Amino acid sequence: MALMLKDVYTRLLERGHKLTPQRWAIIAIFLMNRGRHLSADDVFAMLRETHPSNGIATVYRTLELLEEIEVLKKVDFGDGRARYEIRDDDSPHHHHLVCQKCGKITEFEDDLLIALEEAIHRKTGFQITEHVAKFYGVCAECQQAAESASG
Amino acid sequence: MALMLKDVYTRLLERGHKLTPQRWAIIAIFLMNRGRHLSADDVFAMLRETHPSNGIATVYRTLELLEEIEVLKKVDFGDGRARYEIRDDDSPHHHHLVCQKCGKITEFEDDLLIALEEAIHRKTGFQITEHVAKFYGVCAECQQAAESASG
DNA sequence: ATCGTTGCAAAGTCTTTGCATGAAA
DNA sequence: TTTCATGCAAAGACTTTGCAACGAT
Repeated sequence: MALMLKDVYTRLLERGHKLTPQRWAIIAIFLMNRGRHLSADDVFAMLRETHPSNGIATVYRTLELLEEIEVLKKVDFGDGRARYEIRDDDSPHHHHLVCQKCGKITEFEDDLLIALEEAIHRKTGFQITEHVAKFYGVCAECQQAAESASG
Repeated sequence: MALMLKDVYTRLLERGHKLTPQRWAIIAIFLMNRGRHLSADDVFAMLRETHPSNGIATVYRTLELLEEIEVLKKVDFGDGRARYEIRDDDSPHHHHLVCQKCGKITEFEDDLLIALEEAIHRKTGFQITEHVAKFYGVCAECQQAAESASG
């Protein structure tokens, strides 16, 4: 099931947190931007459009909270800032394809790494909790753009 | 072939760089710590033992330079600081296993991700240049320590 | 003698924190 | 009314940069 506002509300209350307008707004931003990977500053900029008085500290604190209650997942694409995506049961296992030309991030579903996890555990005894796989390169659109530009 | 001081020296001169004592010392630190993943601060601390007057800025600049000439590879384990490892032809393709208890980083050689790269390219058209895979969990030693501690 | 390199300190970026005010429950 | 959340500004962590002095070639 896709994550909805009601679910987030429930999780907040369960753990004794309050649903403030600021949190409401930040959650809404993520729900309206499914599939995107927003940095604190992205969220802050979007938030400012409707809540101009909101501070960046609240954004950071809210992102941390939403990660804690497993609404968001923190991802790191090595660009020096943390990004967040919705933790949605609909797309449980995916890797990220990062286009080095346009910066677009695509998701790719696959379970091949589970086999790899098993191999690692068998060979090394390492007990894996989580894995992260990222692929860097050029997306199909940017390749086409480059081709038509060069002739 | 394992990377040696001579190779680094050659690459430096080829591109018009100088081999200063500071650079020499930093390269030596990496050559003497093959398999480790050192942060700028790690290097700085080790460097201070022999070169107390050396500044951290030089460390950062040298790491950047060594990455440029493909002697080092920058890796990011999500702990808020960049780490560097030797780019050695001897262990070309490996993933990192990060122990969440003791912080130890182990390398694991495997080519399974190349198959995955091909699948991604076939399905999405994405042209992959590089991939990064990291596995987080608990290493065998920490598991044993936990077992013997609890009973 | 040149021209790249160093060390220092200042600045930059992202993120966290202290504290008094404010507001959800 | 209680308790948690907010906004602001200051501080923190890591990294980069400007600049004058320095040193490898």
